[in-house]
Amino acid sequence: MASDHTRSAILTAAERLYADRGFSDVTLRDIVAEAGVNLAAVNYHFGSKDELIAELFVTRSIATNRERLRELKAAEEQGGGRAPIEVILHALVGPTLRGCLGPENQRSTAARFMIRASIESVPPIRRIKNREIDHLRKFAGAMRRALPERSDVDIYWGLNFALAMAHHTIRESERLTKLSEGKCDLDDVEDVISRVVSVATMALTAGKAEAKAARVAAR
Amino acid sequence: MASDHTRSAILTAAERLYADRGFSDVTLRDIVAEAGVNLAAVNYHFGSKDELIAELFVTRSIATNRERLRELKAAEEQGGGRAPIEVILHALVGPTLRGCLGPENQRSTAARFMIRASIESVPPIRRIKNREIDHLRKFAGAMRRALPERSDVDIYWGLNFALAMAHHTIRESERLTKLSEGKCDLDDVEDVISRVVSVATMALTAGKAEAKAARVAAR
DNA sequence: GATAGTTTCATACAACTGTTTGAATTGCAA
DNA sequence: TTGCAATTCAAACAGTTGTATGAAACTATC
Repeated sequence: MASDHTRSAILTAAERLYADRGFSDVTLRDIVAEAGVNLAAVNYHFGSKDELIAELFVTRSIATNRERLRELKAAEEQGGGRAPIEVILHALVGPTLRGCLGPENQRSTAARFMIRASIESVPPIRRIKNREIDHLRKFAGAMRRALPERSDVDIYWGLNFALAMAHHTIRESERLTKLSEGKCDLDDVEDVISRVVSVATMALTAGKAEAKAARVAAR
Repeated sequence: MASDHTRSAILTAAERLYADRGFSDVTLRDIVAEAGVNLAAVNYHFGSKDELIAELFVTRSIATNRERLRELKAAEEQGGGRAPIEVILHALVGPTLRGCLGPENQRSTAARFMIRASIESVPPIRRIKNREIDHLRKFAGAMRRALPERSDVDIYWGLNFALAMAHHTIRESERLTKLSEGKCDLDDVEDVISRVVSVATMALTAGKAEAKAARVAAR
């Protein structure tokens, strides 16, 4: 396998360019120019452009998922197989938000890349995201154990809304800053996380009757 | 302006193809073939491909926004200038969700197009969405009037989370169906709307102290 | 029915895309 | 050093894309 030099130079350059300019207007020629390697090297080392993008995204999302499961497992072990719902939700959205938000000037290439991936959603990335379901099922399971009196439907909706708030906040962070004229501080990641967690927790723990009543009233 | 025949044939064909196959793999040649018109007609009538896409999206989002404001205005007039927060949120997310969800087999081309636009987010559409801020400010204003004791920051976060839940549910409706093994019924649009509204309402009305405490505890 | 303005058409353009090829070079093992 | 595989390279390939052109067809007005 020799030195890996070319391979990793491509990965680094590609991640940086995609992060800065988005997937749609970065070509292989841009990437190899930035990496200082030959055009054919991409197909030689990765097979195709899509496989290069997939490798970039898989690497980063494996890291996030591992961190999620680490937090979840730690919490469940400490609670004897059952963790509080807030902690489960924290494990679900914390790593994602920490990986993408934070002070802009010190945001890593990886973070900016993941934001792009979240916004643009090109085919190879979409394919990978579709395989994420098994991973989410683990969280659904933990949530069910934490709230055994809750129906499956409510659990899934709670999970869906927690992810919704996290991902949308990442995708639209610029717009939220502009809309709120800077009043919403997206650099304070821990505050964002706790906001998402607390709303998702309320969604999942609000008395069944009263939640149902609120829904009916809203109709 | 003659008969408009060609122009509207292009619009119809384009919306249908984009809805079915997404923006990234539909070309102008596909569109003109479907419309039964000449290739040059697109540039003649719309100027460019991007302007065609923009016109499609603007038409649909104007309709949604008008519906939103209609509901909002009706509610505020009935309440003497101040509407209940649930009703405001209902006006905010109702039209969007109604426009995109519902029984798949009877989903309109327009609905499928808007789902695509929500998933793929191509440049001309992104540009238009960025101009939506003024529209959202009207809702922020109404929410502030409904909850005068609430801080601006909390209002904006609530608005952000409401949109998050609505848009994410649209974007990821397939995944939610698969994850929940069909238990979450996305065809019952009014139920989805009331779920989103009730969670967003809780997020905005939970006692300040207790919400803050929950956030701190979650850290 | 001639004329002016609009619309349609076939066709070409020019540029860019990811991928392939086959030869040159390199690095390592025998 | 020789031989062999892995890697790099310049170049070309094959296809697609959105757009422009200029002539032809149409339409309505006088």
